Amino acid sequence: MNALGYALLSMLVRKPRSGYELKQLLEVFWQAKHSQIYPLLTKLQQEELVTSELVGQCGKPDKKNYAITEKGLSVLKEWIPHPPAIPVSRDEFLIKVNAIGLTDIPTAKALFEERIAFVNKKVAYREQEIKSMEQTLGEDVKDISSKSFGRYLLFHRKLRENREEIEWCRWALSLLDRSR
Amino acid sequence: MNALGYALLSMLVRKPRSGYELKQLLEVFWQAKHSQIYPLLTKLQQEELVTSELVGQCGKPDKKNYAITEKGLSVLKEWIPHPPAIPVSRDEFLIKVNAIGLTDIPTAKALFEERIAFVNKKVAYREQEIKSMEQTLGEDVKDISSKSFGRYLLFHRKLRENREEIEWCRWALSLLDRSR
DNA sequence: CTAGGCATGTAACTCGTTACATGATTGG
DNA sequence: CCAATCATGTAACGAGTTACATGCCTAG
Repeated sequence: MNALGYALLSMLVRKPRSGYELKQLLEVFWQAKHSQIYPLLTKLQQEELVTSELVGQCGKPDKKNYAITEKGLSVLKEWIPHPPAIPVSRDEFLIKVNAIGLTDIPTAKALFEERIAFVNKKVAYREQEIKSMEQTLGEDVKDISSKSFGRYLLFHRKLRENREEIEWCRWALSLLDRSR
Repeated sequence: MNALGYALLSMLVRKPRSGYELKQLLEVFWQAKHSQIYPLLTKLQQEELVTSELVGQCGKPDKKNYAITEKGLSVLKEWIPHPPAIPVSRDEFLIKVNAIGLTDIPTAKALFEERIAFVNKKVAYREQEIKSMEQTLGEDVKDISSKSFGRYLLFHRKLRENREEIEWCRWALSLLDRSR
């Protein structure tokens, strides 16, 4: 079992989902293409960690809904207390920042401004998700017994991270304004 | 050319480095094992983006110092203004957070506390790096014309990110304390 | 005396991305 | 009419990790 496998299982705890849905929902904490997700789900099914059910839809293509099994649940439960692997983040933008001295100030500023725009979109989406969780679940979402507690924590994590990045971009822009 | 290649080039702008050194210095914005770095440096040399020089040392093994060429510099310069790829971050800890509802409160708390300890080490290292840059370069480090400006921005970025994560962990812990 | 740092390299493998492949429906 | 969304899959490739391989020096 690899990390993506556990990520998929963790998404299925709350309720059954299709591969397509899983891809979207995963975005906040693990990025994967459908070409990686679909074969993995088949493999998880072979290992009896999930079951699948074909669901016909009207006006949309059929989909396969996956549900976590008892075995899947216990495998996931067992995995949680183990010390997690060191996180990796790979961000081309930061390579460009490292080499920022090679460009002129307008190019450098444009880089940061585009980044702010990019992260702002994420902020808006996170805020909306958090709001909708709070509206449907109320104060319960802040309790570990809530099925959405983990996801709620995650969205807060990412929202804070994104806001923090924007502040840093603005600080960098202010240094660029004072440069040379 | 892939992103790691640009990352290596960006590190060589300030001064020549060995593969071993590059691995350490890269840590702040791109993680790679030596088994990926050494062959890539050979490839970069074949493409004449870097040159290498064997340096004998006393009390230590010999090393290969790589320097960026004019061609390497122009390739890197040309790359900077292009829109960067979407950042990816993969963090097993966040998968565990997503599935946190499956564990008991003590296990959950231990997970966050270990994370705080892990990130605290990073914070200490970042702070020390920033301090040493400020001491050796003074206010100049805050100007784009400084050779360390990019790296200085980077360390601030990561320090802020790390501090932010610790705050979030504490908030999560406070919710766990109030739970059930 | 042994664990860890310095220093470089290759081979085998897994993980992740891009491209190929199909097809219906909806909104602009 | 064209682009996007929904929906699933495979094949080929590139990126990244683990393991294999070597060897000297230093500090506890």
